[in-house]
Amino acid sequence: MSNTKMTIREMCDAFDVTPRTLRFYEAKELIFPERQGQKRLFGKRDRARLKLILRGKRFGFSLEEIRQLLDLYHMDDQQQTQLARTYEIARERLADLEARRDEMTEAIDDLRAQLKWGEKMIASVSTARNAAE
Amino acid sequence: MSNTKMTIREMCDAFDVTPRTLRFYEAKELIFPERQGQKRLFGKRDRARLKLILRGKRFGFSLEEIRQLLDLYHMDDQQQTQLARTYEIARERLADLEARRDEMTEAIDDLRAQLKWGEKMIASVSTARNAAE
DNA sequence: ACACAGCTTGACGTTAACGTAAGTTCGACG
DNA sequence: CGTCGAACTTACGTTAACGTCAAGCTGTGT
Repeated sequence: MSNTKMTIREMCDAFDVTPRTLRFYEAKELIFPERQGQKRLFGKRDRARLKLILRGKRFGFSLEEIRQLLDLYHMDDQQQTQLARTYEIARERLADLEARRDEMTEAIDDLRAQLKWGEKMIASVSTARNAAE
Repeated sequence: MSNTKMTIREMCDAFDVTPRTLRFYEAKELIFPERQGQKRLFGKRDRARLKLILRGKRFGFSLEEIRQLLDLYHMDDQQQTQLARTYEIARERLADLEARRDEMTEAIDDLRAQLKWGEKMIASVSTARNAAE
């Protein structure tokens, strides 16, 4: 299914990014493709991480912030000593996200109100031709 | 009330930005402070716009995108000829915002699920000491 | 008159997130 | 064996969004 390793080009086509971007993310240790000789091979884990990276970018996070978040999603079993601490951080991040979403909802409501005003303007312009107060 | 014009420093203190940032935004035509002689004076409109700018930044919009959005909020009465077109654009932007918010909600749910998994791990680690499958 | 605090305008520096170009390497194919 | 295309490395270029520093104006207190 989605078990097959993908080449860099397949990745680019699938996620609509450039090779440069994938190599850059690897250099920044956001993804860890295997090597078959010279070439990179991207597995399931890398695809999952890339998906999260692109999502994070749409939310306005920096790559460094995204790297932190990725570490929360992909904890390897070594780090269980710091699990509690990690959990703390994750809770904070979650709070951040929720705050942002609420603020975004507010912005949406604002814009929506603005649009209603716009509707009235359009109506008044198309019927008569007076300025509103 | 909030009718008084503010100096650049008052603005900086109020919004936690640097003078450089405000001048930069003016240069990019995001805000339009008056001049009293040499100095800038920021009125109610500029404060409203700055608030939207900072909000937009938290959402991950570029300053150029934000400028477009600001034009939707602050339509001066000249542009009513293009009102319908503006309205179109605003609807698209609104759809963007809603899509982003929904995606963010999804991300929140994901992270929350991850945290529940984390809780279990903490519990199992604190009581016994076996690796989960 | 003088100092000085605060604002101004350049102008150059910096960081993040890639783009782009130049040259190398490697497996497949005629 | 030659070469062709795809992926690789190295390295310099670019854009956005400011930071920082120098040098000059301006009002205000002493």
